[in-house]
Amino acid sequence: MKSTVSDHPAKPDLNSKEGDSRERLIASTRELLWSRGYIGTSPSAIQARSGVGQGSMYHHFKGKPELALAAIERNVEELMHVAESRFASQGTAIERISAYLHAPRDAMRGCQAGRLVQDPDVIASPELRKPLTDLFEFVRVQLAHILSTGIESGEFDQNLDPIATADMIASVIQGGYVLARVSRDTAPFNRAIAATIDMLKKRAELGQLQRTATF
Amino acid sequence: MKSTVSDHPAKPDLNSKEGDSRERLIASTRELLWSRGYIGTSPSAIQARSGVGQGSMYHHFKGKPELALAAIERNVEELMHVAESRFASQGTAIERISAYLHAPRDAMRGCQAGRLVQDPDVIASPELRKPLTDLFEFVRVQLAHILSTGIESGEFDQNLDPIATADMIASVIQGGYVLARVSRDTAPFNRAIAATIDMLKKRAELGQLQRTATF
DNA sequence: GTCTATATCGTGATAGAC
DNA sequence: GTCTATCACGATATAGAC
Repeated sequence: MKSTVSDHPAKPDLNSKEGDSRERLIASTRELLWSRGYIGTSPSAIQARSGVGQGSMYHHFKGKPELALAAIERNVEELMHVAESRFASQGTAIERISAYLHAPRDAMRGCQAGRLVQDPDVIASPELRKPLTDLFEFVRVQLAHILSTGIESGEFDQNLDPIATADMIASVIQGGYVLARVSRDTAPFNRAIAATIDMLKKRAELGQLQRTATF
Repeated sequence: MKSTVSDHPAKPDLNSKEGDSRERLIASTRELLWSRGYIGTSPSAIQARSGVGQGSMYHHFKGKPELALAAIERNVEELMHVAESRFASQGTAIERISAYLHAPRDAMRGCQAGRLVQDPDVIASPELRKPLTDLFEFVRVQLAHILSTGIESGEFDQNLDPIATADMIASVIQGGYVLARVSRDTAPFNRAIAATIDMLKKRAELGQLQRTATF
C-alpha cells in the first residue's frame, strides 16, 4: 500500500509540508472562483491569498486552467457528497427532497458550481465544464428518481412529471441564489424553497383526494 | 421644447451621427456584459466591438463604470418593459403568469440582468446594483400581486402564499438558465417552466375541489 | 520545492493634437 | 467629437538560481 505519490497520506510524516502548498493553492482558488469567477481569478491573487509563491505555484500546476480544474473538481466532489447524503435520508419522497433543499447553503454567496456556469471560458472548455455538467445531471436524475418513487407509492398524483419537476426544483435553488444576492437578503431564497416544498405537499394532498374520490 | 442636449432627437437632422457613437458603445457594452460579465468586459473590447475609438469612448463616458451603468440601465428598462406587457395580458392569474413565463428568452445565454448579479463588483456598487434590485423587486411584486388576485377570485386555494410563490417563480426562471447553460440544452429550462405552470394549475384544481367539497 | 528576475501582453486611463 | 501617443499597472507566464 506504500506509494510514491501521496494521495491521502494515511499518517502525516515528518516532512509534513508535503502537499501543503498544493492544498492551500486549491483552497484559495476555490474561494476566488466562488466569489470572482474564472475570468476574475488571477494567479497572482491566488498566490497572495494562499501565501504560496510564484515559482511554487507553477511547480504544482501548469497554469490557471489546471488550477481551476483541480478547484472545480474539488467543489463538485464536495457538493455531490452533500447531495448524496441528503438524498439518502429516510422518509417519504417529500421528506427526502426537503432534506436536500434544506442542506446548509450560503444564499448570499451563491452556488460554488452554479457560479461558474455563467463563465464563458468555463463553459467553452470541455474539461472545466464536465464536472459541473456531471454534478447537475446527478442532482436532477436523483430528484427525478425520488419523485418517481413518490408517484409509484401514491404519495403524489399520477400526473406529476418527475423529470420536469426535478428540473423545476433544481432551478429554484439556483435561482434563489440570484434573488438573495440582488436583494442582499436570504429571505427570498428561503421563501422560494418553502413554496416549492408547499407545492409538493399540495400535490400529495391532491393525490390523496384523487384516490379517495375515484376508487 | 427646443433643448441644447439631444435626449430623443425628434427629427434626426443633417449631422445625424450625433449620439450614434454613444448608442453603439452602449449596445456593445450590453453584449459584452451579457456574455462576459463586468469583470470580463474591458474598454478595449468595447471599442473593438463598437468600432468607436479610444478618445471617442472617453469623451462620451468617464470610464468603465459609467458605461456599465448606462448599459445596465438600458437592460433593465427593456426587461421591465417586457415584463410589464406580459403581466398586462388578459385572462386568469395562471394565464398572465404563463404569459410572463413564456416571454421569449435565450435560455442558453442567460439573463442579461441575472448574469450581473453574480459579479462582485456590480453587487458591491450601489449605483450598478440598484437598477437590478429594482427590476427583480418589480417582477416579484407583480407576480405576488397577480397570485393574490387569483387567491381572492378563488382561482387558487386559500393556503397559497403569494409572496413565497412569487419568489419561487422568479427563481425558476433564473435557475432554469443555469441548467440550460451547464447542459448545453434548452430543454431543462423549458421543462422547469412547464412544471411550474403545472403546479399552479394543480393548485387551481385543488381550489376547485376544496370549494365544491367544503361548501 | 521554493525563490527571484524577467518578459510579453492586456487593462484602464490621461494628454493633447486635429 | 475623434484621433494618436503615452503611461502605470496587472495578468500570465518562463528561466534559472538556490
